[in-house]
Amino acid sequence: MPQIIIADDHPMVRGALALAVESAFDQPEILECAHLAGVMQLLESIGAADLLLLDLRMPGVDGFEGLVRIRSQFPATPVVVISALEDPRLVREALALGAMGFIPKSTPRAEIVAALSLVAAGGTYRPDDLALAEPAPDPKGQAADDDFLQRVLTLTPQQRRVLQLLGTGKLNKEIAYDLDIAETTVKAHVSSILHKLRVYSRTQAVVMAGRLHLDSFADVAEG
Amino acid sequence: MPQIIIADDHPMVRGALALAVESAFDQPEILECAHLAGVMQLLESIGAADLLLLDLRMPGVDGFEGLVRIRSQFPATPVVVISALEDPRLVREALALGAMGFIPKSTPRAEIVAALSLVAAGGTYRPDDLALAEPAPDPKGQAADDDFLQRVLTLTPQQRRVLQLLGTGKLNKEIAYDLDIAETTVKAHVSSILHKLRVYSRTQAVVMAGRLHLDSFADVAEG
DNA sequence: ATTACCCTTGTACCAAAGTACAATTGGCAC
DNA sequence: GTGCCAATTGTACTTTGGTACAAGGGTAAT
Repeated sequence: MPQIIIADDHPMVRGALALAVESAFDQPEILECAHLAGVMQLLESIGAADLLLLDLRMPGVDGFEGLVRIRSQFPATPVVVISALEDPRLVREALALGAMGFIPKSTPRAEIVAALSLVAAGGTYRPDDLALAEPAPDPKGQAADDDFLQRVLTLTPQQRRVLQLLGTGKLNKEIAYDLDIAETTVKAHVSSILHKLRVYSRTQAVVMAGRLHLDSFADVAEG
Repeated sequence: MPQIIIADDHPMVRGALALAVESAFDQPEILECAHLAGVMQLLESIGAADLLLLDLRMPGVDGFEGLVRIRSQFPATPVVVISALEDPRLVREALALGAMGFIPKSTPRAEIVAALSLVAAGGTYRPDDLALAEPAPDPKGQAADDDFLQRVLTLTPQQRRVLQLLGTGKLNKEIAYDLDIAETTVKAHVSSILHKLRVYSRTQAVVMAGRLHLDSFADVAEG
């Protein structure tokens, strides 16, 4: 009996996802959470779930921090990110951070079911139209950013988690605590990250990386 | 005789707004601008206006940069943002950045008049349907942004320049060279900045400031 | 002229960041 | 198996970053 965790602060969304889960799995045990703390608690008690549907925006979490922490502490649990947004950069970012799938809330239920089955089978899912539309867009001054993105993609998963936490302004000591590793190790990762990204300080790394997914909080296009 | 500035690059919009202003105020002196530079010039010459209606999109400004610059240099002038869009996130962002109101261009004239009166009386206006939907999504994240902006506004001109360079990831040594001051002085400024912004590392300052989209607001200071 | 604030700089000290080198573990592939 | 690589940790070191304290010069307002 597969254990599936649905984490979203909106009850209606949880209900919709629960329906999809019941269609995709055979007699699933569905556990619901409205906030990150509950998810962590659940995972600690049951060790690992067979699937976790995680909303990006929840009380206590803004953005990818929750994903990073869960992937760090419970790497055995596959995570599918649920989000109201579907910016291609968000999708890439989520998958780069270890998510096994990215499902926009606007996705038709049938496709959600298919996506969950795919992930349960070990695959990774992303919206169809984004898979192809990915290399196309971005007209002008994105060349430098593109290079930078290529470098970010050379980072190992753990290094990406460290970079993510760097992006919140945390000290090495805090990162070590969050990822449950020694500060020495964090330093080793940071050093490696700086080399790979070709910058010479954590602040520069944060600035550069920030430009890549700046729009995750507010798309401020034309007014 | 209240001085009201209407800043919008579209003459027709300025005309419509002018009508609303004349209904909302008693014998207003209406000053019109089509671009940000004109607004800054006007404000410098008259010190502070009684109200500024500011379009988000104007020549030389894309997004909130104009709002931030004006709020930074002329905090005494209440600003109401005019926009063709009415994305709730845009509204929250604008108010978080110190706008006293947000009026979509689709708003009926009668309501525009009421909104302007409300702001003139010291209130803040936002579209009705958003007023109720607002407390739900991000109650504390926005408050934090608002507080942070207030703190940024307490920085001295030179400190803002330093913060600006911090935001590019430069070392103290590089900032010192750019501003032609001693590295010691840069350290003093950074220390003061960190205290005023209530963060404990340059990286955190950069992250926080970056969230406000304040990428360049220091270059006009002391102009 | 006294106050207040900004900008500047110095010294000294402590904490954090980053580098270099070496070593161990575990997984995965050939 | 052997080899490669991610991840971990340690020691030791240098460089930045940041604080605390003190102080001189400039400007503007009271």
